[in-house]
Amino acid sequence: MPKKVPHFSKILIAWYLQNKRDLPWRNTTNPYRIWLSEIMLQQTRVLQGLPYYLKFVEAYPKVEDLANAPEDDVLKLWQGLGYYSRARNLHATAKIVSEEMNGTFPNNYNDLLKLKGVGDYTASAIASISFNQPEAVVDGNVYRVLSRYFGIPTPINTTPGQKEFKQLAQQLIDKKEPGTFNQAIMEFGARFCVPQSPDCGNCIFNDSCVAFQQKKVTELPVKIKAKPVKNRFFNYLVVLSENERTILQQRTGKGIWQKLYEFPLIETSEEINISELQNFPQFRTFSENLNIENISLFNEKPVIHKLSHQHLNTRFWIVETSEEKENTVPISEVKNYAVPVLIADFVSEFFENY
DNA sequence: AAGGCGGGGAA
DNA sequence: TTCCCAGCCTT
Repeated sequence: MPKKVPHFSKILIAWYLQNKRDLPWRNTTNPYRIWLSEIMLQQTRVLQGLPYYLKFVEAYPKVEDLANAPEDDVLKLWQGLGYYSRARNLHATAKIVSEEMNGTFPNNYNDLLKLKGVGDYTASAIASISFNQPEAVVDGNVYRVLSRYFGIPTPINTTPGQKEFKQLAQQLIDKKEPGTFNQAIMEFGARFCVPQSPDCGNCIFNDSCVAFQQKKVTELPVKIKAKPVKNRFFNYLVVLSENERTILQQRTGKGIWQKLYEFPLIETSEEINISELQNFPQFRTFSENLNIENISLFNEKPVIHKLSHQHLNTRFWIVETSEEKENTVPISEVKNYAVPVLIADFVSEFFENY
């Protein structure tokens, strides 16, 4: 512990009570709703997650409602929020809580941690906010606030860093109102001690903040740099049959977008032309029981869909067919499937008249 | 310990 | 462009 700061939590909470945003999950301690909000906000900004939270609470007011929903419905409602394993784990955990725990969430850190999709942060958040347990959360905001305030240069995305900051947060937490303390330090990081150009001149802590005193605010927190992103090349085969049907497939196995739907996909190592496309074994399989009348390229210039760890250089090939194949879906129903944003954007542009 | 996993907002 | 967001899981 770098220094004794007996008033840290008092000052922080006082700031929070004056400056906190009025968010729907702050008007409840219901563990189902707290859990739902915390899962949604993992690696996700409040303003991005908020509309999804409202949709989910309306569609599934109780954990039993979520548990009884088809997985496809849950994924469809989650569409656009990203990190879809969160939605799959959310649904699986709802079933466990509903069917094996009598609809009652665990009321302590250790048992919460056993739930799918619930890690150290989320278990601490639920334990403190719903059950008043003194469990400190450490999210991206907490790393930033503590590394600056105490001038700690330990890289935050390493095991020693995680341990050090967790221990420090645990020492600082207000044991009388742990939930309020946790939300206060996160809100302070999100709204005041921001990553770029924080307003240190007007900060409530600028007389004791080590980073400010030593002019190291821009250097903290320290984070090991991520590896460069990989380029991938996607060729989607958009079937357009005479009677306005197309083909959708569900993604299985590992990798991105598990259990979401997309058009038949041929991934290549580089950009290809139409004759190269037709020579791929996957294309031959695809076209076996299909009566293809014409193939055209929708976008000459690839759409570059950017994920945090890969760039998807994507071209859509329009495959007009005169016969109906099995496993086709009416184009008018495509909008009912959970699809990646990359597909949703294409669909809304190309199928807007269907 | 390292890598994979989305999408979007802000500077 | 780059950074990073109320992180977690698998290998």
